[in-house]
Amino acid sequence: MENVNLKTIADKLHLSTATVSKALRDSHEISNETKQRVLHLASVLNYVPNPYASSLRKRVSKTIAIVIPEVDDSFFAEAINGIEAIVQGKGYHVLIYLTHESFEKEKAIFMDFQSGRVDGVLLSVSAETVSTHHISNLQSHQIPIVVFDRICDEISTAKVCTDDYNAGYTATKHLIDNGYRKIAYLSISKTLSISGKRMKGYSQALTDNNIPVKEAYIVECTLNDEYNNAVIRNLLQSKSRPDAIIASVERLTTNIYLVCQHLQLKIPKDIAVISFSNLKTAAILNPSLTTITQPAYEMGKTAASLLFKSIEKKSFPLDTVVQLFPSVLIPRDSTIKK
Amino acid sequence: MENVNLKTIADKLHLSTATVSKALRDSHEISNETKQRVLHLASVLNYVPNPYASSLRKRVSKTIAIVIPEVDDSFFAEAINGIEAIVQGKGYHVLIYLTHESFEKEKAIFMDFQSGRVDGVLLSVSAETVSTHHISNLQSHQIPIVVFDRICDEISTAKVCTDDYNAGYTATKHLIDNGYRKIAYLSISKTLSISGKRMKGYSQALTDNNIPVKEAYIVECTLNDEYNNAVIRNLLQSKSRPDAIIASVERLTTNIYLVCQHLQLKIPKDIAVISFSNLKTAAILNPSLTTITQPAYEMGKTAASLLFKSIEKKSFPLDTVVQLFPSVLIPRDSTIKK
DNA sequence: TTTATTTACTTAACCGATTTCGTAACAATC
DNA sequence: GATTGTTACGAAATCGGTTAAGTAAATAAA
Repeated sequence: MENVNLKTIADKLHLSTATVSKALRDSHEISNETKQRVLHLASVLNYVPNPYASSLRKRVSKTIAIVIPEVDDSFFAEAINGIEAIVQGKGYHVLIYLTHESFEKEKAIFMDFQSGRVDGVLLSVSAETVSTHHISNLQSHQIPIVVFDRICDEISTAKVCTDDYNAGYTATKHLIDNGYRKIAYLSISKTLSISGKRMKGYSQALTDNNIPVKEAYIVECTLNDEYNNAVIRNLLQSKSRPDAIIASVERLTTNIYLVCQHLQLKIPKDIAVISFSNLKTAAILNPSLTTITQPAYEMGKTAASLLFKSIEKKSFPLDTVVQLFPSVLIPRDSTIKK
Repeated sequence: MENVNLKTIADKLHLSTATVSKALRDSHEISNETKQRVLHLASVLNYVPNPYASSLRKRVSKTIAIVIPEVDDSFFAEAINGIEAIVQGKGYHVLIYLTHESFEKEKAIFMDFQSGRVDGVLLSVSAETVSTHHISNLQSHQIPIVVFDRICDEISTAKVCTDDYNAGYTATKHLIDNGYRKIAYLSISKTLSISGKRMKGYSQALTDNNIPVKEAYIVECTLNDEYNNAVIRNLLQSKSRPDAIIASVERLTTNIYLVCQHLQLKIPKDIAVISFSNLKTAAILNPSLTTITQPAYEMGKTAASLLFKSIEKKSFPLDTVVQLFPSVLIPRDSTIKK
C-alpha cells in the first residue's frame, strides 16, 4: 500500500494541499461542502498525517519523554501508569529512556533533547547524578521539565515527591518504637538528595532518641546484585550486627530476605526489615514486609499534569511548584516482634 | 538560547548547508579541513540535528514502538530492559504504548503507526485482541512487526515466545505429581493464543492422568482487582473447592494469596499455587511461590534484534522466524506439601 | 595541448504539512 | 456605478535537514 498524504487527497479532489490541510483542521476559510468531501475521502483512504512533517513545521512534537533509572521497580512502573493516563488523554506520545543509574547516559539523553525531539521531560534522576547542568541547559532551550521522586534541589522547576525526610524519620521511629536500636540504613547514592533527606530523617530520629549514628550502619548499595548481596552479608555478619535494616529502595528487599534466610537470621526476631517499596507482594512476603509506600500512580499523574500545564501555557511558572505527597508507613510483620 | 541549526553553522563558516550536512556525515565529497572546521564549530555551538527534519527527508524515524498491555508486571519490565539494551546500541528511540488489555486502544495505536512515526513495532497483544487486521494492515505499509510473549498465530511475522503448551503441561504435571487432582486454571483471556495454548497443555496433562477437565475450574480473570478477588473467592468457597491453582499471569498471585489468607486456607496444604511469573520476590513469599518463569530479558533482546534485522535489511524474512524460549518451572513451597 | 577525471564545493529540489499572503468571484454598502 | 467586504480557495514560503545534479578549479591522462 502506497502512502497517502495531503497531496493524494488534494489531487483526487482537484484542490490544493493548502485547502485540504485547512479542511482537515476545520478552518473557517473552507466551505462546509469542501470540508465534507475532504473528510470523507480522508477516511476512505485511511489518511494519517505525517507527524514529522507537522512537527517540523509547527515546532511541536506532541511527544514527551520519561527519563528514569529503571523500569523493573513498582514505583516507576506505577508512576508510568499515572503518566500514561494523562498523556493518553492529551493525545501525546511517550518516549521512554532508562539511565540504569548512569549519569553519563542521563547527560547524553538530555543533550539529544536539545533537538526538539520532545515538548517536555519527566525526570527522575539517576543515583550517579552529581551536577544539574544538563538539566538547566535543556531548560534554556525552553523545554519544560518536571522532576519526580528522585529530585534535585538545585534545579529550579516543578518537583513532585514525597517528604523524604519525614519518611526516613518515620521509618526509623517505627523501628525504635518497636524495640530496635541498632538500625542500619541501605542507601543507593551518596549524592542523591532524596537519599540524603531520607538519611537525615534517619539520623535525626536516632539522635532524638539518644542513639548514636554509626558510620558502619550506613551502607551504600548499587545496581549490582552480587555486590549488594555481599555488602548485606558483611553487614549481617559483622561483630556488631544491626538488629534492623531500612532499605531505601525496593529492589534490595529480596536480597535482604535471602541473605537472612541464608544466615538463618529470623525476621523480625533477629533483624527487622523495612523498605521503601511499592511492591504488591509486600503483604504476602515471609514475613510480610513493613513498607514506606509512595502514591506512585498519583505522583505520575501529577507530574504529567504539571508538565502539560507548562506545555500548554508557556508562562505557567513551573519553578515555584513543589508537590509533596505523603508516603505512608504500612506496618507489617517484618518489624513487629510477636 | 536560540536554536542552532545547519544554517547557523553554514553562515558562520561561509559554506552552504549542503556542505555542512555532508561534512557532519563525513562525506567523501568534503575536504578534511572543512570537515574539521565544521565539526569543531558544531561542537562549540552544541549543535544537535533536528530529528524530525531528517526523519521527514529520509523517511526513517530511528524510533521503534513497544506496545504492551501493561508495564507493572515483571515479565514486561524485564523484557523492556532487554529491548532497551539492543535499541540503545543502535541509537534508536523507544516509544511506549500501554493498551491496558484494550483491543480498541491497540487498534488506534496501530492506525497511528501508518503515519511513519516508527520504523518498527514490538508487540505483545492485549487480552481482548480478537482480530489481526490492524496488524496486517500496518505490515502492508512496510513496517516490520515482531510479536513477543503474547503472540497471535494468524499474523505472519517473527514470533518470540515460550512453549506455552509445554509450560501449561509442565505446571499441571508438577501439581499432579505432587498429589493434587482438583486443579483450577486462572486465565486472562478466552481468545489469546498464549492463554489457549497454556490451557491446552493444562487439559492434556489432566487427560493424560485420567483427571476430567472441569469447566468450573477454568476461570477467566480481568484487569480489575475487585473482580478477580471475587472470582477467586467464589472459586475457593465453592462446594467442590480446587486443591490447586494455576495462575496464568503474575498479577493474580497476590490476589490468590490474600484470598487464601482471608479464607484461612493454608498453602500448600489446603491449596497449591503455581504462577506464570517473573517476580523477584517469588522466593521470599509466604510460602515461597512455585513459578513458571520466562527468560524475559533474553526474549526482549531477541525480539528487538529480530526487529532490527528487518529494519536494517528490508528483505530479511521475518515471517519464517519463530523463536521458542524454554520456560522453567522453579519448584518452591507453594506446591509441595511437607 | 587537449580532454578526461577528480576534488570540493553550491544550487535547488525534496520530504509533507502548515500558514501567510494574495486573489477571483460575488454580495453589500454608499 | 464605485467601493468595500466576504467567501473560498490557491500559490508559495516555511520548518531543517538530505541529496541529486551541476559547476568551477585543479590535476591527470591522452
